[in-house]
Amino acid sequence: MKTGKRSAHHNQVGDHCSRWTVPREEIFNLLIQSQQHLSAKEAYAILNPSNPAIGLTTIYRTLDLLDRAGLVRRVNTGDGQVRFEYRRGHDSDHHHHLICTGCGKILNYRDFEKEELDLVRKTEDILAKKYGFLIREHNIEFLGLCPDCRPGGKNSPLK
Amino acid sequence: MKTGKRSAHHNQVGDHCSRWTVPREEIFNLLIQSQQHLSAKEAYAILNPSNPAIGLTTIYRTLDLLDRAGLVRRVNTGDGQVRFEYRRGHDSDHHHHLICTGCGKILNYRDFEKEELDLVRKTEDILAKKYGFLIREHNIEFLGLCPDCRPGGKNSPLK
DNA sequence: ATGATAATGATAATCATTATCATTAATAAA
DNA sequence: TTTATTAATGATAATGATTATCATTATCAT
Repeated sequence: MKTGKRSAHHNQVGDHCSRWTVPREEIFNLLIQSQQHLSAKEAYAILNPSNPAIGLTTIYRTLDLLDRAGLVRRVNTGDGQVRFEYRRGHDSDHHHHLICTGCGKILNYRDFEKEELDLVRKTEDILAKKYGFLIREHNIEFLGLCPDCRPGGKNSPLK
Repeated sequence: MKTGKRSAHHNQVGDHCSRWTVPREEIFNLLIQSQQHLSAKEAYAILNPSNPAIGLTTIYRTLDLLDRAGLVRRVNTGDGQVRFEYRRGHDSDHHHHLICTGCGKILNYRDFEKEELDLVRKTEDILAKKYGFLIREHNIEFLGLCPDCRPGGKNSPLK
């Protein structure tokens, strides 16, 4: 069986584990390729047909590993499952979420106004000074109804 | 046993239930008084000594009821328990969270700059137009290390 | 008071996530 | 390359939070 060592990533993950294995490679690749936020169960369902040897437990463990290594971001959608998304690490990948409370759909958006970025930075500064917090990250999410679920939409009870 | 009817709230909750009961009153009061974000378990632990007749199930149900009625806000701290906080409904109560990834402490902050409020509104507008979303709410959270957990702090491994 | 029914609480059931542990695979040493 | 060491895996059981069930109790309109 091929080793699948990936030195570029091995360096980043090195502090948290010592062996970059085939299951880890597969799981990580899936996250990189996926356009959606995947839960452990979902990742399992996708991988299982092609990689029936990879167990659900390993997926949980690997997602946690990747999160600790900072390669993946944990997203809390509030529906009882934790989801993960690949974190590209470039600012260009930074985005916020638009969550439909009707159907649970999640949209990423990254069309920030320049002011939005300034504001976040400024707010972080203020909070750091006022509360002594060392701010590492922020999440902004807007909740509402998507076109299908809003009144008049095809999923809406109010047509 | 006293009924504990509370007409002011009854009106708000009326769409979601028909009887304002003693357990609901107690649970709601606890949320109003508490300065912290409470999980069902925590609420149970606090209420139990004085109200041993109130079961955990009822607490789950009531918190959900209050949430659906908009009287309480669900907060996802990502530690596996859903927490709730009383939602005062005035704009003055609107706040964001400052979460310490070291010890899990949550700080509310509401010292917004006026620009921050303007910007959020503007962003909502833009997103509504661009994606057809009807935006009802937003959550902004900053994650980082509190004074105790940051390097040099008394909880930090780096002293 | 009484009848209709919503709310309750004890219990069991779910569902996501974690711990355990014997087995397997990956790396280092010979 | 074989082998020894040990990290990683996967099946399974365990946990912990939340939800469903259902017989009993409390509430409200009459």
